[in-house]
This record gives sequence, C-alpha cells and structure tokens, in this order.
Amino acid sequence: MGVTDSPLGRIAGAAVGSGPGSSTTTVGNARERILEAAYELFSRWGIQAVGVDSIIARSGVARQTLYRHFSSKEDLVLAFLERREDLWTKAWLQHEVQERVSDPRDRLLAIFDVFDEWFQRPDFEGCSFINVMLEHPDPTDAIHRAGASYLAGIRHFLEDLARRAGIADAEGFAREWHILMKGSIVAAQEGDREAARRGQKVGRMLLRSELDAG
Amino acid sequence: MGVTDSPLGRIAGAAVGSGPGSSTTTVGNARERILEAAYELFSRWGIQAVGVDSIIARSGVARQTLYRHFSSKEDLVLAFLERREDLWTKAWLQHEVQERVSDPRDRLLAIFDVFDEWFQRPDFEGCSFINVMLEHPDPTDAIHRAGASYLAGIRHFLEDLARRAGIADAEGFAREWHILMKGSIVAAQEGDREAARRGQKVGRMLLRSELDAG
DNA sequence: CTCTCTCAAGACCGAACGGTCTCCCTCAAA
DNA sequence: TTTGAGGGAGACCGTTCGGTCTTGAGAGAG
Repeated sequence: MGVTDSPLGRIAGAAVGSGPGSSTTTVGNARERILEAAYELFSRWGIQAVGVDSIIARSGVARQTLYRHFSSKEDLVLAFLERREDLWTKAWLQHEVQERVSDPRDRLLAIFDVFDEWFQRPDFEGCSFINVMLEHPDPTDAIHRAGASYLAGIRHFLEDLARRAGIADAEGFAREWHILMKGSIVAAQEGDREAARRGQKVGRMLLRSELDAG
Repeated sequence: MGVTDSPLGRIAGAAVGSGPGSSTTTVGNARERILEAAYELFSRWGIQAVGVDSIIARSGVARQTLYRHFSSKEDLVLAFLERREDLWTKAWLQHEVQERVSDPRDRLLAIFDVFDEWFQRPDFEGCSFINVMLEHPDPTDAIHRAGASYLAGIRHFLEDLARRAGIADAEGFAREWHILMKGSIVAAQEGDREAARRGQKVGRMLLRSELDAG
C-alpha cells in the first residue's frame, strides 16, 4: 500500500475488481491484467520457474483468454520483456537519472546512485534482461535475442551520454560502463549491498581517465 | 577430439564403453559417468532446462543407479557445482593464471587474458555459478547459496592476490575486481567477444590507482 | 430481440517432469 | 558355490507443463 511501490511494479494499479460477486466480464481489459501478473512473476522468479497456470491464477483470467491475447508462452514472455523496457529501463532508470542531474558525466554516475537505492529494496529482483538471457543460452532463441537487444538499448543510452560528455570512443566507453553496471547487479544478487557504490567508485576512475585522455 | 578439449569439459575421458554388445555393469563407476553427463548438460543449458531423463540418457546409466548415488536432482546439482569448482575455478582458471605469470598484479590482469581465450571458444558457456544463482533467485534456496558460496571462493582467490600485491583494502578491491569479471562474462554471453579486453582495460586503471594510493 | 464478441470456468490432451519399484544379470568376495 | 552389491532396463506413479476445446453468462450493436 505504501506510496513507494516498486518502481518496477504496477504502474497502472487498475485492479479494480468491482467487489465480490460482480465477476464475469470484469472491468479492465484482460490483457492488461495478464501482463501485470506476468510482469510480477517473470521478473521475480524467471521464465521457466513460472507456469502459465500461475499467471492465469494471479491475473484471475480464464485460460482461453490468455491464449486469445498471446499465441504462446513465448509470445507472452516477449511482451513481458517489452513492458520491462518501458517500465524499468525508460520510466524508471532513465527517468530517474535524468531528473536527478543534467550534466552527462553526472548522469552516468547517477546511474549507480539509482542502483544503490534499487539494491536496498527488499523486492530487488535483478535485471530481467540478464536473467532471461542467461536462462536461454541458445543465441538463436528469440527470447535470448530479445534480452540481448534490450540490453543493447541500455547501452545506447550510455553511449549517448558518453558522446554528450565528450568522450572520444563513446561506444567502447558505453560497453565498459555497462560491464560495471551488469557486474554490480550480479554482485547485488549475490548479497553485496554495497555493489552499486563499488561500481560507482570504479566508474569514477574510468570517467576521469577517459576525460583526461580526450 | 582435438587435444584442446574444453578446459571445463571432460577431464577424465574414461568413457571406455568396451565396445558394442559388452554392456551391463559397464566399465567405470556409474557415479562418474553421471557426474560427467550432468556437468556437460548443466553447464551448457542450466538446471531447469535439463531433466534427469537427459542425464540418464547421456550417461547411459539406469534410472535407479542415478538415484542410488544422488538422493534427488538437487543433490546432483550440488555435486555438479562442487565439480565445477574443481574443474573450472581451480584446475582451469587459477591454474592457468598461476602458470602464466607470478607477480600478483600480473596474475590479476592475466585473469582477463584467460577469459579472453575462454570467450572465443565456440563452446563458451558462461559462469555456472552466476547462471545457477540467477536461475534460483530465492536466497534461502540451497542451490542459490551454493552458487553464491563458490563465487565467494573465487573472490577469496582475488583477495589473496590483492593482499600479496600490497593493496590496502584487499577485500574491497577483490569485490571490485570480481564485478569487472562478472560484468565481462555477462557481456560475453551477450555476444561481445572483446569483453575480456574491456574488463582488463578498466582493471588496469583500478589496479594503478589502488597502488598509487597505497 | 437477436446476433456477436468477450470473458470465466474448467474439462481435457499428450508430453515431460522428478521419483519409486521390480526384475534380471554380472561379478567379486566369502 | 552361494550370496549380495552394483548396475541395466523399463514399467509405473502422481504432478505439472503448455496448449486446446466446450459451455454458458453478460454486454453492446443492429
């Protein structure tokens, strides 16, 4: 109930429900409820550990309704990843960073401040793009490729900041910065609650040396 | 067939088989064949994607034989992780690093040279400890804890090198170095074949600044 | 009023899951 | 020679998986 809510969780908490007994042909469109349930379950427990049954149960939707909106579980997973980019990458990470500071160098560093708060949350769940990509090791798998491409989206955000910060090799820099981000996320999942500050410390060095060189 | 073999693959290739028709009560102890099959399947495809049936088929062992040696799939997974530490962490990574150079600073950097070769392998499969830990997000899960603790083993190796290199805060340094390692492994799984060199570049900076400070 | 569309409910499907059980063979130690 | 452990083969168990199909209730449009 807290105002705080997970930054990654329900954004439109429209689970009206209209009270007990009303039922049938419930309020909001079913697709939304399915995606919301899928989001919470997939982001916390991964793909393989979550069956369509759990999503059906949690969304309160009929089995056939799910399959009317999504042709298969894989289809639903891809829709989940798309939503994850909307909510996590854009509406949360990028937005949070951009509203805190405006200088591109400061924004790069602010990523780790945002991460630090994220890592302290009791419902910290890691990066779904990484999780999903590692869970589907086959690089030709559609889910693997989707995860990798959403990670590339994050990298493009970094690259843009690097370019604006006047860094010569913006692409290389973005890949290095992303390594720090991904490493600190995994470290946080291991239990290191200071992982973000460690990433930031190394990042600060990298940034300084890159700007001295330029 | 090549002499090269995966550094992580079969170490005792004792799958003699004694020719067709011989069968029953086959050569080497069954436990070894089970572990070998489990190693190859789990390390490449993860835990949940590999059923006990596949392991039975690949090891050519009877179902009951597997359950005589391992009380459950979880038990087998824990044995796999233990073997992964023996083969990957110790016999491969640490051994490879130690035989290349002797100075502790050089050894820290050599980790990324070894990684670089690893990342180029067609059968590169990532770090099983990370994969397994992310696949089992519940921190109270025995498998999650095992993965995390084998990762801590790697960190202790780093910490030892850092201490020998005269770095003041060896533990903090090891955690930072490990962030670079993990980040570059994930980047390699994304498809960045230069991930190790990027990690090494950042590591070099971190190392220099740490030694200047000390 | 009827036609149509959406949805809940849930039976049902074949396959795969982890795990148990029985039967029979082989080989080595007693 | 007997015995018993180790092992192969495979039937079998209940459960869960992803996915299909049917039924019937409600709601908007004609």
